[in-house]
Amino acid sequence: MARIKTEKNTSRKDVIVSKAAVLFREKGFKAASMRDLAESVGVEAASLYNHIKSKTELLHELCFSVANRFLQKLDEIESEPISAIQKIEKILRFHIVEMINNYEEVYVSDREWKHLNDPYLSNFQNQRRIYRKRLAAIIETGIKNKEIKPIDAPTAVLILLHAISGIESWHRSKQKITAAALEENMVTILVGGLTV
Amino acid sequence: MARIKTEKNTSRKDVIVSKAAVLFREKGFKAASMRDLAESVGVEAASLYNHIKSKTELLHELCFSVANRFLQKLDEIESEPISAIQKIEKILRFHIVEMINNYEEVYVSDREWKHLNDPYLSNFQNQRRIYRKRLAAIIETGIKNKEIKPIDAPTAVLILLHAISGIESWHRSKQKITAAALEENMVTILVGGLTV
DNA sequence: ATAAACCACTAACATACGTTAGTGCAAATA
DNA sequence: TATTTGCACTAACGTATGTTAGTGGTTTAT
Repeated sequence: MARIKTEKNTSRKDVIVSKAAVLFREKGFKAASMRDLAESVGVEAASLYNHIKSKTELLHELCFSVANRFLQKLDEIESEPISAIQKIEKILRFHIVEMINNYEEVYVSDREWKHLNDPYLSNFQNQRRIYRKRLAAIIETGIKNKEIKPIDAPTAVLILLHAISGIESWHRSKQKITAAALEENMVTILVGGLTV
Repeated sequence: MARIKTEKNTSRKDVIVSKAAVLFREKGFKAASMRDLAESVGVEAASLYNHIKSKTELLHELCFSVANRFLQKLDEIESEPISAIQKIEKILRFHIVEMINNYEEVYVSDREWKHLNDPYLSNFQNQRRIYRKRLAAIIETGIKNKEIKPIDAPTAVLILLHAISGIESWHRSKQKITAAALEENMVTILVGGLTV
């Protein structure tokens, strides 16, 4: 009857959520079973329910913790006294670094949120829509100030955000360039593409 | 006992595959059930098996028809006597137009190929890897010829390809710009980001 | 040391799934 | 018209799924 091993300051639930992230990324939310998860945690499937309410709760946990991190950072950057293009670059770098360091969670939040249930689903979609509008607003400002090319701001936002999720391929790649080089390359191309 | 309605030059299997694309995009491959599909086709689940071998066959069909279209186009463009950056732009435009017009299939091929089974899975992954290498090679050429910024070519490729899949958001968007405008915006940003 | 809280276990449940077998009508072919 | 083929149906299968109930040991708090 071996217990789930925890490290300092992490609950058993945290361990489960974190293993779930790996599994959900590998197989997708629907294809990852609670028995898979149990095995990866080192416990019987039923035992998981001493720590969590349901499979979907794991998805909530992942999606919203990621979303909140991004929202918080956006709040912070929005209020800084720097140019629009600098704000975009900062946000971009934050996304890139998050995607590199917290790969599993960020990826799952990005690709598997469809399987949330209401009211979480609508909630998440709203947050997402608003987040993108705020990014678009920054770009609009940059366009007005002639820092950024006169492009369709929402389109620019979706290019930025989706380009970042390409880091997934980098993670899987055999011959990786360094994380730092990846970041610089992405910024070069994307900020370069926006700048006037 | 109403039969599946077909249009000219389309088999009943084609109808099923096409409805499957819609469903697989909406819910994901695993979450879309054969009973869902049957309902959307207007028939009982078991009846589908008069036309197809298995659920995964539907995924093969979708993934490889899309992959083959892209491969064929790449063959064509590679052998044209134009500059590297022009080749990249042509390929980019082809991807964008495909994503706009054949949304369901292209999206499914892009996001759900994980659920293929071997040998199809390895096959698909190989094709994909090779395709990306060929794109990277074009970019390398462009860098040598000083048409393209000195960036990491594989990184550029993943940005391009993933940015395109952002068109998904455009499809769902309420207030869409036109398809043509979308294409121009994307080309402006992405080709602009690469060009020296 | 004793009580309380924690937690992993076994067993089982209801449901949903992909798929097969077998039947009979309707359409295509001769 | 007669015959073959195509195709949708009902019924059912085995399996995998998320989850609950109930038990008993182990750790934690008093």
